[in-house]
Amino acid sequence: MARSQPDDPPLTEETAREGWPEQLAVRICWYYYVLGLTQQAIAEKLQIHRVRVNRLLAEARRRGVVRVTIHSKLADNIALEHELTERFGLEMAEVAIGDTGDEAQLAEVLGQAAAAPLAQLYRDRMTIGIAWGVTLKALAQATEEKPLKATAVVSMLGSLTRRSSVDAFEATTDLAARLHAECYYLPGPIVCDSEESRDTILQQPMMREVYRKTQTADLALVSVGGINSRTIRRMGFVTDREYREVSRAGAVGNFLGYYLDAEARIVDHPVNRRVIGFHPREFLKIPRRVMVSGGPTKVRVLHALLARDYFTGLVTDAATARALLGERR
Amino acid sequence: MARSQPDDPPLTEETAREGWPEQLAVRICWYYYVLGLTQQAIAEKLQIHRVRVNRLLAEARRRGVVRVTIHSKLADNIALEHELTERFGLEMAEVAIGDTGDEAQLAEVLGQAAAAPLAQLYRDRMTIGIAWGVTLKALAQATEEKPLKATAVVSMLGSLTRRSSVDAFEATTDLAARLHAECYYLPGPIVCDSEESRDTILQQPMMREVYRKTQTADLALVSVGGINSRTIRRMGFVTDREYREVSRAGAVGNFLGYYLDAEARIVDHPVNRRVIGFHPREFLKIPRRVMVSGGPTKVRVLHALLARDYFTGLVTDAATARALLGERR
DNA sequence: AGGTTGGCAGAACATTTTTTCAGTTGCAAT
DNA sequence: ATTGCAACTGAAAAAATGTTCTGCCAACCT
Repeated sequence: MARSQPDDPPLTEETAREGWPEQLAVRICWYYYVLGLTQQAIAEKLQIHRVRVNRLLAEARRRGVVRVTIHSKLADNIALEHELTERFGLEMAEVAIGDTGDEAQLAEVLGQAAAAPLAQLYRDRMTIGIAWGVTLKALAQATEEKPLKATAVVSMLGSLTRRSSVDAFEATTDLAARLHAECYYLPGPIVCDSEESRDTILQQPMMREVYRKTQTADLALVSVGGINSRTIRRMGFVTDREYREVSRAGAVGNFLGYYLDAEARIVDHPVNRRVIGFHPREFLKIPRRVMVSGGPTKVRVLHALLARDYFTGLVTDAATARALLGERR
Repeated sequence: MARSQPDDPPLTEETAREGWPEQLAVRICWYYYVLGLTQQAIAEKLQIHRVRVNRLLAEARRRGVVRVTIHSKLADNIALEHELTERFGLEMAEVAIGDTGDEAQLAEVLGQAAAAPLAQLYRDRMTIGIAWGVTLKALAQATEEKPLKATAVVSMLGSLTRRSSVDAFEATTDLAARLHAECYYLPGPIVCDSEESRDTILQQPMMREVYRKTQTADLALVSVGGINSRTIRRMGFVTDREYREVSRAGAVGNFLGYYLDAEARIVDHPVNRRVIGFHPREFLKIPRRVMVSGGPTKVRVLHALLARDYFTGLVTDAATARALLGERR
């Protein structure tokens, strides 16, 4: 609820150290913060120089005699954001509010939360790579219309469904529409039936073109699947047996179609050689990479990826943020 | 220990009221107070106008989202001073630190505490009326040398001892010396043996001269005796019987030699007609009147006098201040 | 529909705060 | 006693903050 500044000095009675006119300083602080007098007025009242008032105020703050607390449940989130950016070297972190604890709603909440800060990153002549998933779909739908020039939105993964590519690329299509951008898809399944067909498909000129386009992306918007996430399995791309095997091999989640272990390595399993998706190695070359994801099942894989600087931005919920930071609760 | 601002708004979830971008405001507060960014920098980061940042900060403070606390035992004293000035319409109040609870030391502590702030009031060509007592003696001794021109220090009471006037006027003499001022005494006992001799003594030309001088005082420094204070009784001016009588008549303390009741009226008793001292009525004509006193026995009479605007300044200890303000502890 | 009102955004201005810098003073070691 | 160091002071400049005023927009009323 209340959050005090993290850089609280070690006030181990440093406050009581000699040689500092605490009496005077406290009086000044009182007049300044409680009564709201100006430093000028205080200086006159106390018959001292204005600058001295200023310096004693600064010193009082430094020593923690004066403390500012922010009284709002929202303050914790901002604190978490700050810790995330520091800890994982991010440019930007957003901890969504309205985290109901209901994982079904989480994707919606995160998408909404991500929309506004991301909108600031969209620019003319930009290529935006995007993955799919309910979270990114929500993100696209929550994005305000922002007409851009010569901008492209490119899907970084193959299609999810067998039937049609419409649903699967919804996020791509939707975002492209809102940014008045060109839209490109990877016209194949996310996971093929065999390594050979994957290679064949990747050889297609159209495929290569889109893939190349993706490599020049300026911004990537991605999400991640927890190991238990059945989104891919449900679609029948991966059998239960394969799933069990890959789990046993140490997989903790799925990123861009690939099953990764706790060190963010691609698990050595045939299923990972049938993926049509942007390779994580390539992904790292994109200058801005924003992950939008949250929930208990995603924590391990998210942590693995974050620890290896996979992202420059993160949008998540408070519980996940705390888990990522290794906090208790 | 910690003191928060008194004008805390009633934050009965006013904070959660609609139509106010709390999310944004809290974020701004965080950046401003915790990270220490400037309003300008925050505005740029958040892509909003600088003025808006400023206004949201102000609003956050107003609503109590942001609170400032002063973390020091000294802060309470400053708070008490402020309440005293407000409650009793004082120009100045000083609550001394170092209140050990030992009443013997209290006079010393108060005298020391009073010295510095009072020193600011001393001016050239000033006439300073002063009473006596251990407190004012301590005050005089704690006063730094400050050479003034054409200044007079005048005793407002008769002498305390029978033997010599040296001790009794110590405060007067001492203060005069430190201010390089002329020194005047009321050359008679504080309480005479009879009403007639009081009148006789007051008729003395020397007496009248000093008394007149006192009437033109610009500043008066006084103390007060609690009803139990035996300073006067010990000296034998007032008999135990008289003391009991005057107590029964409602006296709660002694001010300028006179026994006063809880309404600050001079108790109707012969002993009060034998006093050689400045009359309270005259006293009120002095523009600046500072009371230096404290201790449980003084509270009632102090309160009576303060309630009738007898003083423009007060120096006391924290316990007495709280008692005067009607606080519990 | 047209006016009215209230609230908010932003520009310009005023004030306050902070920093910088140069000089001073007190203190300690020589 | 002298010299060097360090901390402190206040003046001035620079930066930041706070305020006022104007105009816009939207909601509301007639």
